Amino acid sequence: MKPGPRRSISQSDIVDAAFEILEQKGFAAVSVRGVAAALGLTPTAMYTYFPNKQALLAGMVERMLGRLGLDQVGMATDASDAGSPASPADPRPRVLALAGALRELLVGRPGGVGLLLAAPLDGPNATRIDEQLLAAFTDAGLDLAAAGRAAHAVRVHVLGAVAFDAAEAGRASDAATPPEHPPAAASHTLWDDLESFPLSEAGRALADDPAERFAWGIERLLVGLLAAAPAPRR
Amino acid sequence: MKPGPRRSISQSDIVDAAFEILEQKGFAAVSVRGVAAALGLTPTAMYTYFPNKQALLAGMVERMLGRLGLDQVGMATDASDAGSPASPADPRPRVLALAGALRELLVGRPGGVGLLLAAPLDGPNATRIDEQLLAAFTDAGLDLAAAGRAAHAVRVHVLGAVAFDAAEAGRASDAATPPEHPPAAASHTLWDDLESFPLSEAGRALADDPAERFAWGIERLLVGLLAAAPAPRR
DNA sequence: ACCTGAACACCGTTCAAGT
DNA sequence: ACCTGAACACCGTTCAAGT
Repeated sequence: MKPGPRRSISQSDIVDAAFEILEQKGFAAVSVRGVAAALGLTPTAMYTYFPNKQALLAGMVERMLGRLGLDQVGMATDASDAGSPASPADPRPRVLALAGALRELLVGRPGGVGLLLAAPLDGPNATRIDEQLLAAFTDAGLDLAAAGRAAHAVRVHVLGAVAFDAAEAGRASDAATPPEHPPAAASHTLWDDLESFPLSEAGRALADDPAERFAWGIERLLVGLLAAAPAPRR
Repeated sequence: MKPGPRRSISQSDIVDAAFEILEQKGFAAVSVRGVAAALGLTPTAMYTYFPNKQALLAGMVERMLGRLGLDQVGMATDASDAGSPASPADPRPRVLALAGALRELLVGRPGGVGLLLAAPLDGPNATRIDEQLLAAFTDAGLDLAAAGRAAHAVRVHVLGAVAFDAAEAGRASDAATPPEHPPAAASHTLWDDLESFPLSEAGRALADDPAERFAWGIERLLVGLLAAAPAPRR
């Protein structure tokens, strides 16, 4: 009952097992060998299903992005179809909902950000999200070129914000570790006479929570993106 | 002439060697063992200088960020000191210069982005860049809380944009590889009847170059960040 | 203090072979 | 077609020992 030409599992089962490892041990622990072991397979059997680790990660990203947009954001798209037909629609609620949902998705799972950064974002689900962003901006009256740039700006902002939050969270969990060695790079900077950063230091006290500053930033970005564009300028 | 209590090299030498590997073979090739070998040391000797690989990477990030701000952007800071003393200054040129320089820094070196994402951004050089961003926004009339949020939005945007560009560049260089296996994730989506994305497809034709869309996005973001704030609102 | 050598517990991937 | 077993060329990190 060991070998034999039986397709004992599916690609989907492999992605399942990989997500279990991701959520329990983090992104760094997702390995071809580990996933194979979790399924009772040899590492080499994995290469029947995926050409390499990158493809596995791409499959995970697609699955993850598939969790988005079918519930919350899909309704927003319907509403715009049934709503005002000719007049330019305000894209802000749709974009805010989409960006917020994407952030939740990535911040919720432990290794979510690492996953997104590790694989290219060109699968069908990634493209679908793109399409929704583009639709929101073209519905608002932007031409396709401007909508493309605006959508990219939103993508970039969400990805960057989530990456930053994840880095900060990781730093906080490492905080118990004593330094023991000096900061390791103090020598090659103008760092002699206790250079101080008063604004940064004062600002640290009133840092607001990640979700709040994310919403604030996206809203500000949208203001900028829509400031010059809704009125056709040529 | 092999062992012996002689500090044959310095932390700085190690970071030098690591950068050489980074620039020639990319971020994935930067390993403790590889750097040690390049210096003629055993891997274990590295742990005399750095407690772990993370610390090495943090040292590299600090060195990298040290290349910034001392030339181009430092002048901008001086100009604001000597310029208009009481009236709120337009932060846009300063922020644009800083963001652009940071982007160049990260896009220029092959593994630059990977490096930035791998290590926490809390070293002195990272803090110095923060301080410059904060100063630009407080000089423009924002209170410290708003300036902090604005600076974070800029940070986030730059990081996200560069990460995206790097991912796209990596994808382009892999383009020669034939697929051979199916996209690996097609099964678990609503992907049956040739779902099409007309906007995304049409938009791909008129995508502009990364540096241009980056400048556009940052400028739009700044418009949004400054829209509600310069006039003291309470 | 600075370094070596051996070792531990891992990686991704390839290849020849079995059913 | 699907899988195993052995192997290649790597990882980060620890430990005991040398000078």
